[in-house]
Amino acid sequence: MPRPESLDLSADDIVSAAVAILHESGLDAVSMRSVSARLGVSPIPLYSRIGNKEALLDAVADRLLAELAPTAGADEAWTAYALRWAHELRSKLRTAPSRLILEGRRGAYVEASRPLIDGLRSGGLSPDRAVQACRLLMWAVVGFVAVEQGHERPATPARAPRSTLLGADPAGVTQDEVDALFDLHIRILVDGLEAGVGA
Amino acid sequence: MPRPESLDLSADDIVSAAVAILHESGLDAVSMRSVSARLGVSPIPLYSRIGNKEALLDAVADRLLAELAPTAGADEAWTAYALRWAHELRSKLRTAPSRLILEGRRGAYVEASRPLIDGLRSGGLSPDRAVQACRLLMWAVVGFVAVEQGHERPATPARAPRSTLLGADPAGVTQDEVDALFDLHIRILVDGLEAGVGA
DNA sequence: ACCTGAACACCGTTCAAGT
DNA sequence: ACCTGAACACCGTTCAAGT
Repeated sequence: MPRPESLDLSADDIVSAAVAILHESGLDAVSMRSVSARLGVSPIPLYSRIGNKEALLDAVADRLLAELAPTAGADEAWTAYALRWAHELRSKLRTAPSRLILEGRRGAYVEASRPLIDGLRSGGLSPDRAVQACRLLMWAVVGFVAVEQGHERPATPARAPRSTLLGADPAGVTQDEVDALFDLHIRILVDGLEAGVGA
Repeated sequence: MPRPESLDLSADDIVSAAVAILHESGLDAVSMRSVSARLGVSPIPLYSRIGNKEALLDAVADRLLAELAPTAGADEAWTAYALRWAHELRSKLRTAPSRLILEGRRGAYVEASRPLIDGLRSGGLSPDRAVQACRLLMWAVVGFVAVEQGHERPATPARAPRSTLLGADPAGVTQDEVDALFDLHIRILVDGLEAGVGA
């Protein structure tokens, strides 16, 4: 039987294959060739359906960062909701490599901002103040996760001459300390916003 | 005349060539081949003197991130010094690409932490509290700069189907707003630390 | 011992050719 | 129209060969 005249291959299928390779072998293993090979086609269909590698990674990031943020409870104080929003956002972001969460993820972040801005306004903050508070928390969470993920890489294994800087850096930081640091960071920001700093 | 039996080429020369290419053409243009070509040698000497590409980028980052932080003035309040430390750290970090500031830069950051920890202890904070405050500020500044730099990339120029998410994301954020956001972020953190949140 | 040319196994991307 | 094989111009890394 002759094969169909056009491939039954959607952009979503391509993104799914890329995500599968990402989870199995890491971001460095995601290439136009590896994704097309997993789909059993040549690289050309990826270029016609997705564009190029940058667009593929954008689409992968959008997939991973869908439904980032929780919505506010009916009778939840805005401060409690802001804390919950930040912690949930962090745990979702941690599932994606830091290179994907940093570069041009505006669409996903605008979407994640909306429920927080709504919650802050319902809590009594002015529109301008709600946008300011949301930006502050968003940048804090995304930045924290980026540092946290860059931190996970152990010291260089190559035979480079590293300056050891005397007894400093005693094995870095434990996961518990990182969690406590995040909690403290967000709590100070929410407390400060509640106290009206910068208003 | 016969050429010398061994190249007069130090690891520092290699890092300098890589930094020059980085500044002229960006991080993507820094390759083992481009650096060796600029030096007029084959790639082999880079491997024998530096190790591999990861070690080269580590060395480039260490060069760019030297002397990150200012020291405290004699009669400077610890809160004023902390604000100054954060702003100066940010402006130094912004000279390096975000991929270089995030991955495994512990040596440079430990060094930048030392004057702040000293300043905080001189200001009356306990040793544990000074370390906690320093970590908090360091993670906040590095994370902020990472987000700030990822933010600079405009939307994907490829012909990908982007979901535009109705009127959201009105041209992003201006540089003045980013500067104000950083200042607010750090001020809230220092205020919170002064008030004893989490102590 | 330490270099170079050449090679290996990859990339992203595009072209001419097929159906 | 839309695919494939092959190619182009790159990578990081290593090998055999030269001096």
